[in-house]
Amino acid sequence: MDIGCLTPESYAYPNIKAVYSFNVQEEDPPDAQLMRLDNMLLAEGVSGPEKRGRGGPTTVAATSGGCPNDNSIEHSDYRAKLSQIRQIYHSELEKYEQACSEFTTHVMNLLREQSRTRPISPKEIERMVNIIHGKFSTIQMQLKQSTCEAVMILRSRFLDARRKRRNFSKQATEVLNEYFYSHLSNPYPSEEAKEELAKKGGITVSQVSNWFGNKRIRYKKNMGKFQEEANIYAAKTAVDATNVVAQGNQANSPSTPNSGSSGSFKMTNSGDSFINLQSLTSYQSSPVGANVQSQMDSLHHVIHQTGRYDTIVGNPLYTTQRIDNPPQQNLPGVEDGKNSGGTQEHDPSDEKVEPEHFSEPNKVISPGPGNKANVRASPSDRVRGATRKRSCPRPSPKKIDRSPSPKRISPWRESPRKGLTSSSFNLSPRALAISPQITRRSWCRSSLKGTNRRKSLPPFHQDVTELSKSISLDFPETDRLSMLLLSSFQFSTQKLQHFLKQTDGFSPEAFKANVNSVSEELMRCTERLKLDGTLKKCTEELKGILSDPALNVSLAQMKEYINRQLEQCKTNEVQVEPASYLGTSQAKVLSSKPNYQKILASQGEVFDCMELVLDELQQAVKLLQTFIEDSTQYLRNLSEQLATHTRSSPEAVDLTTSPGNVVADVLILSEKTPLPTGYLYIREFLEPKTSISKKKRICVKLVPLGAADLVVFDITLSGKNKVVPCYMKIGEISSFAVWCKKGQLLKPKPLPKPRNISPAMKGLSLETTDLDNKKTEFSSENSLTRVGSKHVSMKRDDSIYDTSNLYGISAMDGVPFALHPKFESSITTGTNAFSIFTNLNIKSLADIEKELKGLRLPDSHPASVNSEQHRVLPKHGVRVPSSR
DNA sequence: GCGCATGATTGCCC
DNA sequence: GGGCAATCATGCGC
Repeated sequence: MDIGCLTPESYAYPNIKAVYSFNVQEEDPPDAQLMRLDNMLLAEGVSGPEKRGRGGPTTVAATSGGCPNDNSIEHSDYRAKLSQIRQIYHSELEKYEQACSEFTTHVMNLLREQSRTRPISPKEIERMVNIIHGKFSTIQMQLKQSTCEAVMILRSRFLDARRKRRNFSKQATEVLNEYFYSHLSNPYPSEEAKEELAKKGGITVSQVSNWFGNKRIRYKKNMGKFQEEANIYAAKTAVDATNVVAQGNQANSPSTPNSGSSGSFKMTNSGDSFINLQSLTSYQSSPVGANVQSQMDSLHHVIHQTGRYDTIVGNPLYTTQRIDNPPQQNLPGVEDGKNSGGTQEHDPSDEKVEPEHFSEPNKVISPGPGNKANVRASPSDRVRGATRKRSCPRPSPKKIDRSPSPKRISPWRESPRKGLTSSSFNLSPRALAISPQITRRSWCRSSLKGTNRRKSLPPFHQDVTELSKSISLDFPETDRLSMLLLSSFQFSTQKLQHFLKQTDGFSPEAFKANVNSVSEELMRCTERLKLDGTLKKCTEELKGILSDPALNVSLAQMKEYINRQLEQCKTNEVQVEPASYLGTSQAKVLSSKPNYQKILASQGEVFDCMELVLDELQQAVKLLQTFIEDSTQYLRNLSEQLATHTRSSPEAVDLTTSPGNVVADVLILSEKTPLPTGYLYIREFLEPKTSISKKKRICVKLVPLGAADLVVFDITLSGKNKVVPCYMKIGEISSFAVWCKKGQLLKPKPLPKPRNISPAMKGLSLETTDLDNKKTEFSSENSLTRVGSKHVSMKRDDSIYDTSNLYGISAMDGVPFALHPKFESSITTGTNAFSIFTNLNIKSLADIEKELKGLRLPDSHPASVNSEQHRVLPKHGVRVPSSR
């Protein structure tokens, strides 16, 4: 957007600045503020040449400001409104200029007049003119500011609809992806890098930030999806970097700004290089560092993509959890011989061995027993990596010591600038344990969590081991540091060469020359760092960490652990691996694992016993299942027995054929117990193979329904030791307990005899019944009041609102009422039901009309009963107002 | 129209 | 204030 051409401040605080500028404008004209407003008006197309949408001159101009992807508003309304604003702005501006000119002329004339009476110096005139112009420029700025605000409002209305977006251009995506994949270990561009990317991609810095935020998350969530893309960019970056190195070498000027895509970024944050150039402050912006950084990142990725470093989590062979050690003694990395850091600061989420630990090609692999020097590194060595971390803080100092969030442990969260720690410097086991690279790999592995993929053994990196071995511990630490820088660089170049060999057009000679050149430059740089004390400072800072009591405790624990392991190895006479094999991380992993074969051999008898126990348990389970099935069957039979009882013995009762009887009691009797009086056995339905004892039987006492107070509502079975709530135990049969639930029988209350309601009363009822519905057409002869069929029940009916039938409307329509009891009683007596209405003559409207006709016509006839439109009328009739 | 990709926004954490 | 994670909403290919 064109907005990006202005600083956010100019948008956020225009008024404040305007007020400020107004107060101080005479002393310090707010040129900056004015410039911002001018820029904005220009960018918005209000001032300068009119904007003509995408590709227009103004848009192009805006592109250089980092906001070409403005997605120019092509809305016609917007353009129209903007045009209006533009016209008003120019009109007002013209007025102001004219007024300024006139006022200046006027003042000049006044001064000229005054010059006749007093001396006026040219300086005074100039000062007056300046004051006038200043005042008018303030007004002008206010106009510009108002215009800007109007444009902003307009934009917000038309453009800033949330989430309105367009996809970035291919170029922008390319640039961003190149940076991302070339900084995969630390995809956190600095502000400068963001600006550079924004400029290259033709997007805003905030868009770059958004893009990286999204990319990091999405890459992390679904690495598999990005593998191919990552490979492409990694290879591209590596090739570009090589070309850049070659060009730089040809020009014999390492400081020549790079051209090309990824290699052209100034790696001010080139922290994720294997070679920790970040701490080499004088080298930060060096293209050499950028190139190395780029190559290393590419290498990182390519090697990582080989699949050899996939997680081995899930494979017990590689777990750090030793079965014979408590967790607190499980020092990550000790067993694999590399990550032997014993601090307590490692991320809990990384409790398991990070298989990618092995994947660090640049990592100084702590050898096994064959190289105790590194395993038992000096305390200063151990903390060196940690100090390196301190010496290479992230740009945001407040984040340096950020402890990992227990909620969100991001692979990069800890790493953005900590990733600057060179793996080659990681002499410290502690540094290895909390290496950002490791953290990143831990993050990478997160995408594989939950899978049971078998992972390959980590690769050997004997070369880098040799490199690190070649550096004697007897050297001063500063020397070792510089040597490690060089050695790691050499190792990296070897790896890079190996990778580049697979690419087309690769020249080993040119590459070697480039490497030599860069190597020499690196040597000079390290010498400088050594001389100016930077390296010494690093080691001194390390010593300060030694005072950390927690670290000392951890180191002591680690030492103790290692010693114990070594002693254990000796006592157990573990077969020593060939020396050539021992020097590898793989050998270390294997040698650090328990001897499972031996464990199995010694525990053979126990395992045999366990097998027997398991067999027994299986048998028991089978028996239990059989028992459950039998029990279920028994219950089913009992239920059927109660339901469909057929007499099998003279005293057996058929409950179903005892209508009107209820079970008053249930007993369980043994065969020897005589059946109590009034009790009957219930029939059993035993399967032929049923093994349930017949020594006990259930008998019930049946009583007539009316004679029973306490009856059995339910009967149920349970285990002998179980208690069934709300039930009474009546005995046990076999392994069951029989429970019954008794309760008071609620005798039905005598219902009041339904009153005989006459149809007429039914018709007056407010309730609707089926009867009512059926009697919608009861005849007028049965009608007590000759109520019309449509209003027979006096129920509120929708028909009363039927204006098409005005005859159906009366004052009482829809008004519910009930007949007074005295009438009801009279009615219900039935003897003289109609007597109280004898003085009423109910006439229909038709009758009335006929009567009226009869008044006019001689052939009038008596009122007849008409089922249509009846009305309750007095004896002499009441004329119902009719609309007719 | 649907599903996926992707840029932008928001709330939270540190 | 940067980053993360979730989410929204649009773009785009099928």
